[in-house]
Amino acid sequence: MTEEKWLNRDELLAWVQFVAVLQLLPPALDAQLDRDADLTHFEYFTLAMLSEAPNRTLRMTLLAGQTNATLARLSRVVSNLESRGFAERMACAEDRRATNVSLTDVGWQKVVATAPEHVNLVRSVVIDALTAEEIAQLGAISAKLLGNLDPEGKMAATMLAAASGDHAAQA
Amino acid sequence: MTEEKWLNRDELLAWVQFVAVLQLLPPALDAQLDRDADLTHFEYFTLAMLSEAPNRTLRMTLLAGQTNATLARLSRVVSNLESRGFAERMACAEDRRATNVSLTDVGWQKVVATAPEHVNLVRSVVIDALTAEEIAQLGAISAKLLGNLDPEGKMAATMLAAASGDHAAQA
DNA sequence: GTGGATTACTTGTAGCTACAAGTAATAGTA
DNA sequence: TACTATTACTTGTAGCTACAAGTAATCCAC
Repeated sequence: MTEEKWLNRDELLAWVQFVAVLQLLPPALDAQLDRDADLTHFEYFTLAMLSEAPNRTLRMTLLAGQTNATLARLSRVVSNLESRGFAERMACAEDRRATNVSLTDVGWQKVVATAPEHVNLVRSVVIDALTAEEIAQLGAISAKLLGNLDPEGKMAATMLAAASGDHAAQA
Repeated sequence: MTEEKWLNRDELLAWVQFVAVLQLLPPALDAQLDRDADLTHFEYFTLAMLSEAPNRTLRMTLLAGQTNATLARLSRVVSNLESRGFAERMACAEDRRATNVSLTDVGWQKVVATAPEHVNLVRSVVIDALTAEEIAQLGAISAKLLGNLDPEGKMAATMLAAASGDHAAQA
């Protein structure tokens, strides 16, 4: 039943350190964005995904995949973004069950205004702390983990394709 | 002001994939523990840290450091654990401002009962998905990031020292 | 040894997330 | 063409976290 296969010393050390990163990094991202732009990281990421989408518009379900969120979570966040004028919902012509979300001009400006500072943080905390080789390793490791975390590849696949997007959607 | 230094293609790709892991892995840990043991990952980790401490007891501030939490957060979580009989607060003799938390016998049993399944999950999602080399890389990268996220080393230092602890505290 | 910082927590309040249940539209089947 | 199942969201409710403010004890100067 419970296979008694513990972690060895190296595995445990790596895991504990990784867990610390999992606990500390997201709050660090949230803190910077909240302070500088009154956005959570999830909100920022959502806006960024929209900014890259064709016509700056996506169906809720697709956007949920790209942001790794449940539809329930995304629904509330979009309502919030809508109330602040950054996004708007529109009925979907092809499928009347679906709703499209698009970035407003104000939302676009918000992303453009917010991205540089955020990229600076990502650089200073993550990218510039690592060598090019380590960045490649981190990407490869993350991709492997995503294989287990997101078996259907809802997120990974889309992102890999979109990785050559424009500047405003960076980070 | 805002140095316009964007992420290049490789950096962006690695970052986006890493962000996906940051978003998906913690919920996966929480889901398993909630299902199998009615614990959040943070609660489990807290109990595990206590189980390793000398005398299974720690001061709140120290425990907060080891779990990467604010005192405010830890305080509520400990209250919860206390109400479920897993931990108990005790006045600190040396410093009457401080409070010690210790694991009860029930709490110890809980950790012992919960650890195997949890380790299995960590193995199946993370450890077994990577080569030994990649695990070492992940540890090294995490350590570097922690240098920026936790400059005082409140967590990292303690953990490195404790990495040779006993089984029940694994993962 | 008195007064002002600092430390060690605790708690009020607001906001976010998760789970579960609910609604509406479409697809599939007989 | 009905009937069921599935898909695409939305929303009620509970619980967790963060920020800020509050309390109590200790430290540090003078």
